[in-house]
Amino acid sequence: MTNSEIAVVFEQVADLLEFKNANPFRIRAYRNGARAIRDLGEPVTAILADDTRKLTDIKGIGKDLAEKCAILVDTGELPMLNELQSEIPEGALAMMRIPGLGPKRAAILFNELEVTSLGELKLACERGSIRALKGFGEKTEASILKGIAIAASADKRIYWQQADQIAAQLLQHLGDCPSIEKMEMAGSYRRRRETVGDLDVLVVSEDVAEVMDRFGEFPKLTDVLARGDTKMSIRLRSGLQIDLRVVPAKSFGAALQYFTGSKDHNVELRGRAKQRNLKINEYGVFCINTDEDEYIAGATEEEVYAALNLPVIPPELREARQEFAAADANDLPPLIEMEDIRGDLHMHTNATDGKHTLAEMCEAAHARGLEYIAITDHSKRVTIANGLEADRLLAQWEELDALRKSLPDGFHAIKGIECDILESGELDLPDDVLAQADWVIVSVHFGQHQTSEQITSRICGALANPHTHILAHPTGRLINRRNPYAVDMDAVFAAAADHGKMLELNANPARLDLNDVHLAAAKSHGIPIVISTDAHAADQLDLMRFGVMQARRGGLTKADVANTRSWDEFQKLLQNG
DNA sequence: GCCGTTTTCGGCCCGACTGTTTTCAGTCG
Repeated sequence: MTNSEIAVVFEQVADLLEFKNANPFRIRAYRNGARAIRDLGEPVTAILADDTRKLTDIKGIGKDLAEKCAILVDTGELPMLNELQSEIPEGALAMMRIPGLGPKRAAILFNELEVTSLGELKLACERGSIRALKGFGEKTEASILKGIAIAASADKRIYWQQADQIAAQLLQHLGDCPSIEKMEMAGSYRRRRETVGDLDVLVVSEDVAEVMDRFGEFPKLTDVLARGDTKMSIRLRSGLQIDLRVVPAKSFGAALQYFTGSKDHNVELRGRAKQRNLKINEYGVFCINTDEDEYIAGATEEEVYAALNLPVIPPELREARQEFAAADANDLPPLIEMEDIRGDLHMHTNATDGKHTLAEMCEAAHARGLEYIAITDHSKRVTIANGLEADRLLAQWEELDALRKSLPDGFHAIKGIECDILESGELDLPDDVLAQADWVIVSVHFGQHQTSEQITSRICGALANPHTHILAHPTGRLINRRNPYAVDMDAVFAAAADHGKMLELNANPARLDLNDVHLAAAKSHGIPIVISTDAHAADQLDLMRFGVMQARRGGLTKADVANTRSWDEFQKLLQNG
């Protein structure tokens, strides 16, 4: 059983306990446990197999959750979860995904009206039987009816890239308000999470009404969900919710910190404040006095963190993982920046499924300030992309040799290939051909549904090939569309480290493969990461920034990423590999 | 259910908004 499978079980337990109105801190303990396991960076099974180590050494895992991990690993299931699931039908849980319906009122609907699915709930609303319940009314009934459609399509988090486009439009729209002194996006968008569930925008203005009126005129809006003195929420036609907060200037940093989250990061931060007899809220940091709390910081995030003797923790790291320990040890990583990138080592041309020619890709890369690129078209197995046979590949390299003479000084294009790892585990091109390449990417496109054993041994075998430099899109996942292969990533990290191979961080916003947790794990193994666009057209070379953001979330520095090297250093890296 | 530089028991972040109430519970982030 993998870490993420264990984490899912703990999340399910938490959801069900929440529905049962259990002790909220017990529920939180399960959620924290799930997060701790998911973010662990090494398999729970490995710790269990090692007599010298204990699961209870993991923060958030106590005696009970450690036992439950062991049961899950041994038997593949958890009796406690089975029991809870027999009490509470899946459809009842679905009610909690309706905005405005939490565990308390969902339980009332389940117990009083015996509603066990969203369909039955819809009927109950239409019959008007909800409004008769104590604590419910006509408005609640109407809002539930409206929310059922939202719940049915819940969990639709959008790509960061899509959120970025909406954020830009929103900032421009609000920018017309003369009273706005400061404005910034917060939330998971600011933390650069790979997907975003909603947007948060923070504003300093003396004229709250003006800002809220303008916010209510956002062209994509369909509903105003709430409007108070400082907070307003809207929903867009796409279903995306946007929250606006208007705060005084002296609270801007505190509010920015607060609304950037993550929630778990803030819980940790507030706990620390409490130990110092301080209190943090979105208005500032306060010293708790008997008569009146005294404001001591809040205009900037620097002030807020400094009040707790902490440096500003980059938003990308605010996930309650290692960032506080690193900050305490004065060891926060200097995260990689877009300006650090010097090369792009995965791209396609019109020889296979790319749009542009070799020359056009070189020109576009040079225009973007890159110093070196690798041309890496598909190998023959990818017939749908017109993958290259050995002779066509050799011909492409000849063409590249000729083109090199006309390339600008200081710009280098190397001979690469994205060679398929066949279902059998063989590579798609013979070793004598791969031996002539400057840069060999291996990757999986077929047989993605093989068993964990099959696909893991297949990928690790490809990493063992002496001609291989790097594994591309290592898990194969497409965000919101396709699950990762059943590959055992811990085995992949071990193989890459053993054979001195690199791993790709594919920068495509739909892939972002490796994810942040995998990147941190790869870093801990000392495996060089290469951030690549996998561009299939010249303008897709611009996707690099999404990969850099993901790398930052993984805690990577310039030194952890191979394509930040100068051309000379990169060549040395290749020779040593 | 977890955790420990006041603690092995008694805490566990904190405030805004809505709807249904007549002073507050539930939900959300």
